[in-house]
Amino acid sequence: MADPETRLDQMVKKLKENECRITPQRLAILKILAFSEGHPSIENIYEQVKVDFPTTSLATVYKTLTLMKELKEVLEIGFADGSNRYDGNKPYPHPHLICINCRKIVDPDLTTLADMTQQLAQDTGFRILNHRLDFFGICPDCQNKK
Amino acid sequence: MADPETRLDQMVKKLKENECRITPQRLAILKILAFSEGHPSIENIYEQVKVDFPTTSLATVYKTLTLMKELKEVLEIGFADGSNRYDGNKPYPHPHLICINCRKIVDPDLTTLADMTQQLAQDTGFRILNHRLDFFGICPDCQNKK
DNA sequence: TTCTTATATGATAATCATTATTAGTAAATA
DNA sequence: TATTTACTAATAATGATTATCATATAAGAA
Repeated sequence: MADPETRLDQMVKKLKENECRITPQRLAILKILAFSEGHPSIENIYEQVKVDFPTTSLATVYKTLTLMKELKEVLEIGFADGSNRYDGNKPYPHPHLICINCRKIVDPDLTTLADMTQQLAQDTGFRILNHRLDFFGICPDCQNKK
Repeated sequence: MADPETRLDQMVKKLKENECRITPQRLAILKILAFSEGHPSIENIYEQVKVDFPTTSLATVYKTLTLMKELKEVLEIGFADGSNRYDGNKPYPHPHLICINCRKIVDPDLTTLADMTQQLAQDTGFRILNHRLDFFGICPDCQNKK
């Protein structure tokens, strides 16, 4: 994982390049994204922003995340049940390992995935632009708790 | 792909085993699922049912699909934007190849996925129960249309 | 520093897919 | 064919996300 400060600078730079203003609320949200180890939800980010900016609206959080998503600086991990999560540290497609018990999300190493994608493109003629790979299971911590 | 008639029988049998009634609406929905080549949406299924049963309610379609999902006879491919699709032919996790232009969904062969899953379980200690693998791109048809 | 103005915010209303409710209907069994 | 009770149809409710718009403010210019 990149250094959070560096990551924050990258995101701020991207905003400036696109002539977007650096507001206190935006900066606070970017900080949360850059410094978060996990994969926070909208609600989670909202709660954290409100510590420093209690009047922040939920709509602002949605709008900022949508903006960063468009600028390819945040990866949205959307689930069908609406429990979306966000990753501001690795804003490119990568596999996830998700514990269905404690909701923890881990980023595993899967070097063979690139080979698999290339093979698939060759076999099917598709031009592959993106992917989404999630494994669901029980993490070691939760297995031990039983 | 299995023979649609056989697949239909399997699903009807599963309903009977679980003491669920075989109503005309349910049978119609099961037929659509068994005979569909693609991966129909809720709306798509709803439109098809209404050809034979014009008074069918959308809620009935939702309830039948939820039921079949619980009985593990239908796979729900849910997307964050709400554009869910259903697969009654291969109701177990498998990779998808999705055209972002025409929305076509293809089931590719990826034999290495099983190896990958096992490797991952070994490396991380997770007990992996399920997975979801989607590749997004442009299908050969859409590439040629340009 | 102050001014200017387009952009961002906050509060709330609107949207829309899905779920819950409920009175009435009909499948299954004897 | 009668009885039981799960199922259906119609509609209301829900809840996450998006749109609206008056107000506030970031950032460049004077």
